[in-house]
Amino acid sequence: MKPTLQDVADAVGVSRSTVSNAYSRPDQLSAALRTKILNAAQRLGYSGPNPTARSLRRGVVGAVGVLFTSQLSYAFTDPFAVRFLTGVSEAAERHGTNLLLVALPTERARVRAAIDNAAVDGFCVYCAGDEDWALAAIRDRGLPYVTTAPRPDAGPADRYVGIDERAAARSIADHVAALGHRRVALLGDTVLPDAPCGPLRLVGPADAPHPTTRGRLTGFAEAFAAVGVDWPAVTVLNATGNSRAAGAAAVTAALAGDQPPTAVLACSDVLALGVLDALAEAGPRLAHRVSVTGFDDIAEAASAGLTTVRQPGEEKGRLAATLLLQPPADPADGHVLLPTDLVVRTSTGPAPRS
Amino acid sequence: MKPTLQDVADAVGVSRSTVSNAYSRPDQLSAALRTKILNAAQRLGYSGPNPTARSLRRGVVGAVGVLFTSQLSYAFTDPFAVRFLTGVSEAAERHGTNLLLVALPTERARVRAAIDNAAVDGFCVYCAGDEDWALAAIRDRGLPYVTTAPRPDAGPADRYVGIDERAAARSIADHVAALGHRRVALLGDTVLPDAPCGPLRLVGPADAPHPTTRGRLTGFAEAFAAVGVDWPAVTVLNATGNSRAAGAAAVTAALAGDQPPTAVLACSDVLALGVLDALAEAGPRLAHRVSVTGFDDIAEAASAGLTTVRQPGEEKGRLAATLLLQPPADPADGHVLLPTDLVVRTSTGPAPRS
DNA sequence: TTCAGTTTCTGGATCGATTCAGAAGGGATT
DNA sequence: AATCCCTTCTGAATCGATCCAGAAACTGAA
Repeated sequence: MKPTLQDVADAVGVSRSTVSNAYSRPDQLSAALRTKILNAAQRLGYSGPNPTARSLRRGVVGAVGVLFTSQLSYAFTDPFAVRFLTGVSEAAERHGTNLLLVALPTERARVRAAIDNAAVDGFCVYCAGDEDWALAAIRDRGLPYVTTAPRPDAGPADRYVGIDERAAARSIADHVAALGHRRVALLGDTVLPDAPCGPLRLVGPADAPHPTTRGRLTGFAEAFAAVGVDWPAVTVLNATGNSRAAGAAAVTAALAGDQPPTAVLACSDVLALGVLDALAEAGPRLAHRVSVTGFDDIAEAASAGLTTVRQPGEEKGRLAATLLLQPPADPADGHVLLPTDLVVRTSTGPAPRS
Repeated sequence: MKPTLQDVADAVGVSRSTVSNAYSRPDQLSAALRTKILNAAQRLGYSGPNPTARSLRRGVVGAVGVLFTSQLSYAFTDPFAVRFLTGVSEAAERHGTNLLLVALPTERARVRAAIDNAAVDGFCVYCAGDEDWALAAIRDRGLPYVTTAPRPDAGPADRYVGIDERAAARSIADHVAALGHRRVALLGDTVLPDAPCGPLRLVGPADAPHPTTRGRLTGFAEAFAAVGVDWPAVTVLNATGNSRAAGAAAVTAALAGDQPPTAVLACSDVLALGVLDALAEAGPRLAHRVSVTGFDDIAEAASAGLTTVRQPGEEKGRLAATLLLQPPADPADGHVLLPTDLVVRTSTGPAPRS
């Protein structure tokens, strides 16, 4: 068996406490004894205090959980999620804290277990809309957490770092509207739960249960309403997943119709790239004639010439982790809305004259 | 304070053991008592056994560490690393195991501490060439580990899942050689430690300390030697980092010379994309006239038309985690070399007639 | 020399669970 | 009624450290 503190203590002929101090409080013993202990430890093959035992006794784990909804493997396919994670890891690194990746199980029953079994001091919750049960479990465990969006059920002590989804969406839709587009389609991932791929009837953008999607659709709607295009006149397209393929699939039928939209506004860059794929596929009749916008400004957006809204992904992660690891004195500072930028590229252009 | 097992036991009037069993061995008590206990727990706000205490007692943590060299934030910028991580997370998920991301500190002294403090049952080590100290620490801790490349100091019990770097590199270099290219440049990240950006003198490919780079350069060299282009005739370019920008920077001077290479073979797709950037920048004299190859086949490679060698990233991660979590009975099965494929796209073409 | 003040080290309590041998009670069997 | 076997529950030991009050030894000043 691996040696323990006690074994080292016995070998040197000192007490367990002293060996412990040799590792975690060098000022509590003489330098000579300390090196003697460290040498003995080396000789015995003792590799330092057991992290688990230390955590138990100290009451602190030294790790933060990053909670991603759905499969972890899925999270990594979303470039924006990766950027968020990058930021979190940077901040955690600075704090000497480890990162525990936690995937939110799809079955409700296992959510609580997943949260309860994670050995962490707190959670960064990457919001995707279906994290309510997880948040309840985190709260029940009494752990601190930070979300990536303000939440309706948030108390004043809840911390988050997000963006103004509505305003950001509105800014890009304003741009599209200013280009003269009036026959437009809005594309989102899982706009309604279990909805099929393709066109969808929504009474209003507020129908979308997912807060991020709702915020963005609302912003889009406002911009078009302002130029006289009311809600019933805009098409809502539902993608069954946040992927290029899903985006392409959702838009294909609409493009094939005899009254295709002149602009498609997607709720994410990945979906928008899918729209571009579908356009390329559809042939010269439409390619480069339908304006397309995304959201997030992921790396591929630039090379694809996609007009989009940039939100600072790494910064979001960095701030979330920092908010978690060193909570601001004033709770009001725990609510952060980051700025966004409209990035106009080549995927948007004037609406064709009808 | 949060209630403990004991508090719940006291509330119900049973022993601590019974409450413990209610959670982890339901068959050890009557269903009635169990629900009574669970109800009491709920009422008291007890959210299940403390994961740390459980780990300590059980001697098992329920998490695997994924060790990335350099900054974690850096790891995420490498699409291939992300794919590897995706695979690892898939396998871990299936095993109900958590993932602890560990960044290898740059200072040697802190490497051991980082390893020793990680509460994990084993490590997946994403090899980048500078992980020797970390591996030593892992071995000293007596933890199992899997690497992503065979290692020179490996014992028969060491597990790894890699590719035949040399053969894979040779396959793509053969392709370039067959196209008639004779004035070629090889581009790698940190070919020699602390080497400056740009051309480098190497006695031979074996001089590169980083095993992956060494393997690839060796394969490249073999292919060209086979067509009469011996080592001194090939240019080696050093990039100071595995990024597009570093790749572009490393190749720029060489392209500007009066005898630019007709083909550049990079050790990674990211570097190769940088070369394409540099070519685009260099103007029409060279663009589309210099052949470029990458390595890995990341997502961007396809859209950039980059000829490259595909290696199965997710599969690598999945296998690495599986090898760690359920070691094969026969140690020989712990050594896996995955197949690679030459993917020819538009970035390579016949050498211009001189 | 004595006493206060440091520095250095020790012992025991504790963190919150799991585990296992065994006690207690209830049936069924003979 | 005695025996044996289950099922259900308990108690004490244990995992491997940290922490704190206090003992022991040493230092310097009066």
